[in-house]
Parts: sequence; C-alpha cells; structure tokens
Amino acid sequence: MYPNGMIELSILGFLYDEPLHGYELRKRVAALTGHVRPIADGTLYPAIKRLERDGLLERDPQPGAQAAPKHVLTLTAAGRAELRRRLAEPDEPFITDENRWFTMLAFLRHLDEPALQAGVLRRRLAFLTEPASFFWDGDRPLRAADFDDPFRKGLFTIATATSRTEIGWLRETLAALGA
Amino acid sequence: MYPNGMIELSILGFLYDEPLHGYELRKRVAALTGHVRPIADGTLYPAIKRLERDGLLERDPQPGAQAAPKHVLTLTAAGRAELRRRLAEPDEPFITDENRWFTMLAFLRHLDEPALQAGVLRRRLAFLTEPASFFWDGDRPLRAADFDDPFRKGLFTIATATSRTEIGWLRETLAALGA
DNA sequence: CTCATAATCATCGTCTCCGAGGTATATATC
DNA sequence: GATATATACCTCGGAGACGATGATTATGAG
Repeated sequence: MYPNGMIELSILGFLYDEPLHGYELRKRVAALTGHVRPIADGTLYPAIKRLERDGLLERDPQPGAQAAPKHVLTLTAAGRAELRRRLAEPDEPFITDENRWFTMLAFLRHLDEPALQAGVLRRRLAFLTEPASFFWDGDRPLRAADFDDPFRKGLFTIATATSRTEIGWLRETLAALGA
Repeated sequence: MYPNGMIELSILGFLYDEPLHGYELRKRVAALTGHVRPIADGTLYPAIKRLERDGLLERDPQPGAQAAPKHVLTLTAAGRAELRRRLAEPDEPFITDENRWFTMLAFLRHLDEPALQAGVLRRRLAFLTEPASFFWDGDRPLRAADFDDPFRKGLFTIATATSRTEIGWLRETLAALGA
C-alpha cells in the first residue's frame, strides 16, 4: 500500500497538531529524520500532492508578500482518521525498521486510546524479544564470541545493548498504560 | 551514485568471502537484514544483474539436478576493489542510517587497513556526538523533559541510551585499532 | 500417492525516492 | 550596489524497491 511511507506518516503526524505550510513542514520533517536521511523538495512536495489527491489534506493559498504564495495544509477528517489507522495498524516495517518505528513513537500519542497504543508497543516488544541472529552456520545462530573481527562483535554488542534498553522502556510503559 | 545500495553492499560483502549462488545469497542477506525489511526476489535478482552489468561479478552456470540451474556468483577484481572503495568512502547514509551502518559493520573487516577502518569509525563517532534534536521550538532544541507524552520521552530515552553505548564501543575500538 | 514445501531463477508494472534544475522575492552581508 | 541566503513552491527523469506471478524439480509429510 504505502511501501515506504515514512514521509507520509510524518506529514500526517505534524499536521494532526496544527495546519502548516509546506516549507515549515519541511523544517520539522528535517529535524525529526533529516539527520538520518535528508529530506529533498522532490520528495516532500510530491508526497503532499499524493495526500491531497487522496483527500487526506486540503490546501489554502495564503496571499502574502512571499515569492511563491504559501499553501496552508490542513488535514481533512479522512486524513485524521487515516493517521490514526496507520498508527493503530502499522505495516510490519513500521515495527521492525528503527527509523520508521521512531516516527511511530513521535506521533503515537495521537492514538488516544491507551489500549491501541499498548497494542502497538506489544508488537514492537514481540519483535525485539524474538530470537534472531545476523549470521548463521547452517542452523546454528552465530553469536558475538564466534567472531574474531571486532566489527561483527561490535554489531552484536550494540544491537544487544540497545534492544535491552528498549525492552526495558517498553515493559515500563506498557505497565503504566495498563494502570 | 548508488542511491540506496544497501543490498548491493551486502552482495559484495558476502561474495568477498566466497562465491555463492543467488539462492544462498538470498538466505544470508535475509539473515543479516531480513528481520528489518524482508528481501524480495524482485529486489535481489535485479541487483545481481546490475552488478554483473557493471563488471563487478561474474556468473557461472552449474549444471545439476535443480529445477533452475544454479549460477555461482564470483566477484571480479573490479568487484573486490569496489567493495573496498564503498567501505572506505561510504556515502553519508551509510554512516547515519542505522540499517546501512550495521551493514557496514558486517563487512568492515574486509577493509584490511586499520587506518581506513578507523577513519570510517571516526565518521560514525562524529555523527553520533554531534548535537541534535528531533524537535525544536524555534531555535531551542526540545529535550525529553519538555514532553508530556511518554512516547516522545521514550524516543529520547532510547536514542540517548543507544548512542551512548555505541559511542563507548567506538572509542574502545578506535583505541584498539590505533595500538 | 498426493500435496506442500524447498530449491532455483526470472520478469513486469507500479510506486516512491531523490538529485538537478527552475522561478521569484525579501533580507542581510559585504 | 552586488551577492548570498532564506523563504516558498514546483517538475522532470532516472533508478531502485517490491509485490505478483510464473516455471520446474526434489524431497518430505500425511
């Protein structure tokens, strides 16, 4: 459906709070994910157009002194519903891919039912606690100690440490949401 | 140049060790990054073709009892050089994007000069130690304490913890490489 | 014996991404 | 007065990602 869609999620997420024009949107998206992968005009504006075409947002031209007239973008009711839908039933990559997952976290508060929020966190927790390895020798998963080179060792060290931290946070937050 | 290129890096990386046929390659790539984003045949085989077209690998059909005859893929000298080049001078996303960076770590040992390896680690270290924030209020970077919602707080908590772990590992490993 | 799954490779169409290029004004700097 | 930078939007073309679909044979389960 939306094979990449991280930018679309960001747009919907930022506009859910308040109407913005494209240029301001670009700055916010750049702050959120730009350090990982910079956002290009050629990516943002077509994405806005897609969302408009699909009836998820409307644009109001604002007369003004600017070179190109600002277009204030506002989510429609369908757009607001679509954001909640994408947050409540994310495609797998939004759970497994860290960049997409972080974008989910940035906007998950817009899903105002704690039960739905908890459902999403539980999916992430299930993914992180599932046994996995980066390398295999036949059926045997290889572990840090199986490697001589410090880089593959580091890969395991970092992956394990970061997932442990996040698992802790997920358990705490799930407990808080249940209460 | 190679705008996404993570799959190409994996292919070059795995073949650097030993010739493999496509199906086996698919399993290894799937183990390395498939949990994050599954690898589709429609992605892998065209990527192999590109690399062949560019003279980076050669394929030898193996007669056998299989349905479709295996093609054993071997890196050419140009392919081996190209892997080392991509490892030594990675495009920015290979430093900043965690998925690509992990792929770098998986194969960085193939860059056999410690000075070059250290250069790459230093770029990652510079990226991680650079001050950054996900959200801003005008010019002021917002921090975990500025948010009420637990998800954005979690975003900061997790990002900070994981980057601290990795910074530690980078410093240690850089010290070891220097010695 | 049948049915499913693993093994093995391939293509096609659709969508998204992204860099490059384009236009125009206001403001700040030199 | 000139030059750069920020503001503000847009398009086009090339390339990659990916799901769908397809084909054949061996093996294992029921």
